[in-house]
Amino acid sequence: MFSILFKSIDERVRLTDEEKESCKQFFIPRKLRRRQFLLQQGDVCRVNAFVERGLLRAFTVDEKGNEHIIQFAAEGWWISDLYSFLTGEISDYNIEALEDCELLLLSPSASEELLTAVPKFESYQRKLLQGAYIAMQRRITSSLKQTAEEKYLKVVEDYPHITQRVPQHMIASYLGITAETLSRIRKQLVQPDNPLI
Amino acid sequence: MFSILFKSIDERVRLTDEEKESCKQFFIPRKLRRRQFLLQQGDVCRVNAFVERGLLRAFTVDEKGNEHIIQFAAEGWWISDLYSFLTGEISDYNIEALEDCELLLLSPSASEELLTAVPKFESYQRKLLQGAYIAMQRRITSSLKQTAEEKYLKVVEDYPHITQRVPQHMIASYLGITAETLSRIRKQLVQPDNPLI
DNA sequence: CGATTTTTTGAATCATATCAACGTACGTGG
DNA sequence: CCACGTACGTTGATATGATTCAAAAAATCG
Repeated sequence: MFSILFKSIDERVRLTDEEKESCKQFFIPRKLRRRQFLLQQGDVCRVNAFVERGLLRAFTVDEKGNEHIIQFAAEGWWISDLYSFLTGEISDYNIEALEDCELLLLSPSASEELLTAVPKFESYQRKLLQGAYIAMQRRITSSLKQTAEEKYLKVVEDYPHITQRVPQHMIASYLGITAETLSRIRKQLVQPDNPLI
Repeated sequence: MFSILFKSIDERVRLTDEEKESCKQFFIPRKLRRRQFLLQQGDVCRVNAFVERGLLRAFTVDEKGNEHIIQFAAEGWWISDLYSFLTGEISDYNIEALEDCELLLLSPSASEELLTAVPKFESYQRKLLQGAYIAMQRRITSSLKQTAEEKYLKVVEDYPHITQRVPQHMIASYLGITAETLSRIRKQLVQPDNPLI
């Protein structure tokens, strides 16, 4: 159950076996079936989730009823609404399982206690956040300077393990374009003899 | 010279006066005149900069020669290309002073040594990154679900101290729209009797 | 297999970009 | 302190890329 988490940790900090053992008690294992929600818009986000198995999406619904996908999270990723999790304010986001999932959950209090019990976990978190921050910055850069077609090709190249597991209209939502537009972009790409897509 | 930095630290962690003193030696003070560059696209980002005074922008230039502003940084903010800073890869970003600046610079090695000398600095960094990550997430959400007009109103509301100090076309660039479009949006907003703008 | 979800296609519409011109403000050197 | 050059903002006309809405085709699920 903890194998992917320990792999994620090992890639960033050195924990002794005892430290790893004492980590375990702070996490609550949780299974989620496809289409179940971990968080609903309007609720407070009470968990920070690590994905051991499966795939989830975080999205928000605007006044017109359109969904906008903020993040996907597959094995080895964390997902939550960090703002709501840290402040206790209600969340604007939904988190839904796109596949059956096995998660490791951290409550706000467990999160704090874990940092006290295993100080090196702070370093792990800092490095995680650095990576996440860099990824976000790139996404913003991409949204500012790239065309829809370039953004699509980039996301397929950068996250093949996600794009292959997710319906096309969700990739469109992630890119900030409509499903119809993405369909037409792909048509263009396939026509000029492009077996890669 | 360190007053804004210590204020930033105090808001997030408790450092003793000795710890604060030992922090100082790792930073290199640096003044930058308006229009000077801290980083140029194609170079490696060798510093992480804290702004004691002044205002900077991070931007990237696309093939067509258009500038896209990724970030502004005023007093109390950090600015760098974290990816290039951490990996030593060349950067896609420029960092330019929009006003005369006083900065406190951290090199990659000083950054590591500081974490060893003052372990609580890791907690400060983690909390900084949490805040930055949340801000980025909101910007992405806003770019996905809001109209250009809504994005403009939000940035004016959220960052009045930035938007008041920066030419309008740079706000447009930050929002991912053209200067002409922003000009027309503002015209619309002012017409219907809106003294706020 | 039927039901549901997903993708594709077409036509009309809309928001924003582009290009070009002009007006304004700004600050810098003579 | 004025004049000039540069940067900034506005406006109009036109072009373009993406959206919307509707419907049909294709794929997937239970």
